[in-house]
Amino acid sequence: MNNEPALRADAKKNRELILSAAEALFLEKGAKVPLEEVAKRAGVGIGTLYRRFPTREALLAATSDKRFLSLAETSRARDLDFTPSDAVRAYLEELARNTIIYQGFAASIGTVIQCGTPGCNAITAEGHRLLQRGQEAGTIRRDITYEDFIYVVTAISITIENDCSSESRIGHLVDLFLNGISIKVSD
Amino acid sequence: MNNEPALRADAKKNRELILSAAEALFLEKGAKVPLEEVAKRAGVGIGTLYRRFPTREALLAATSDKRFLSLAETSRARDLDFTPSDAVRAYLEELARNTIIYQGFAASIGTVIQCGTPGCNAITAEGHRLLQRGQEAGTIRRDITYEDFIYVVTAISITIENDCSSESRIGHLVDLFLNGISIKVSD
DNA sequence: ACCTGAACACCGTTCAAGT
DNA sequence: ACCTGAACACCGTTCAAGT
Repeated sequence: MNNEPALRADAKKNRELILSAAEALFLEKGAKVPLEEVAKRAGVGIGTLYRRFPTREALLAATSDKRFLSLAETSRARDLDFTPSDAVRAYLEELARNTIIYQGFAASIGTVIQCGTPGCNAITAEGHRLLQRGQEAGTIRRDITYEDFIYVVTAISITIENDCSSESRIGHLVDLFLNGISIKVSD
Repeated sequence: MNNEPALRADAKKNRELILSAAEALFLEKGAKVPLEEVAKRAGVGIGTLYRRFPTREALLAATSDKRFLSLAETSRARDLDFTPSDAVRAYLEELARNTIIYQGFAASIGTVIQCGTPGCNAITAEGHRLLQRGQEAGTIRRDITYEDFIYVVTAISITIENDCSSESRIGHLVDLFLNGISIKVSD
């Protein structure tokens, strides 16, 4: 699984410094904060940052990893008392909520989530699991894909960012995705 | 209505040159092409471009204006043989199709469409009209807003951009928005 | 193996000078 | 009134030199 050679002590420490600085600055100034500023706050050279995190997405994935892991775990635990549909609803809402914590994060959540970190993998696996569960239960259409989930989270998060509308709209937008805008007709 | 003083002849000509160059370059290289490159191809100074189009969005709105106008007109003409729902479907599909003509346009379509050009105004008015028509016909939920339309077009367009998936997915994604991912239950 | 930061590239935007 | 483009600001990314 983990076949990267262990980092040297100083490198490991620098990695942690970069992560703390990035997390703080993403929260303060959004996901597009200059990477130079991150390096400066971490007290390392910009080259060191690039060595550990070759892309901004990799850095975003790393600072989000714990949240993603816990989201996936929480979701798995919901099977007991949630219907498949409600579990999907909760998963989408929480993923959207996790996306809007950094201003400007929304546009790249789709890329970030494919970064291969433990948290990203866990979230992806959980999404596939929920989708399959819903389809087997007969409450989710067969032509829905996991990508549809991600697009919808992207759309919702971008919406909230642009509007500066409160988090309260998340529920409404997830509901749109689940139930559609049309009035249901019995047939 | 149009209370801007008429442009001097040379200014008017430069405006046209900038528009043609921008349109061509947006198509070739996407909506994020350097504005300096646009100015160069138009044969004007970069300052002239900024004087006419203070933001990239204003330039995008201007190059899209004719398309937006004709989209709004076509949509209005559909009332005769389309149900309110199908008219919304066609409107959303066409707006999405118009958005993906420039790579990287999707993220800003929401801003661009508020630019106040004739085409932008026409499209906005038409969207509101369709929404109201659908709600009065009882086939569109009352809690849907025009903003929901725009978000969905944004989401769909970003999806297509990221995937390089063919235009054929537009229909599927519009359908998701209209009907939701859930299997309908008669109640 | 790792770190540093100067150096380079690129783009956006303004504004003084000129017509 | 309008045009020009040099100048400035800002950021991303690389890589030679150093530990």
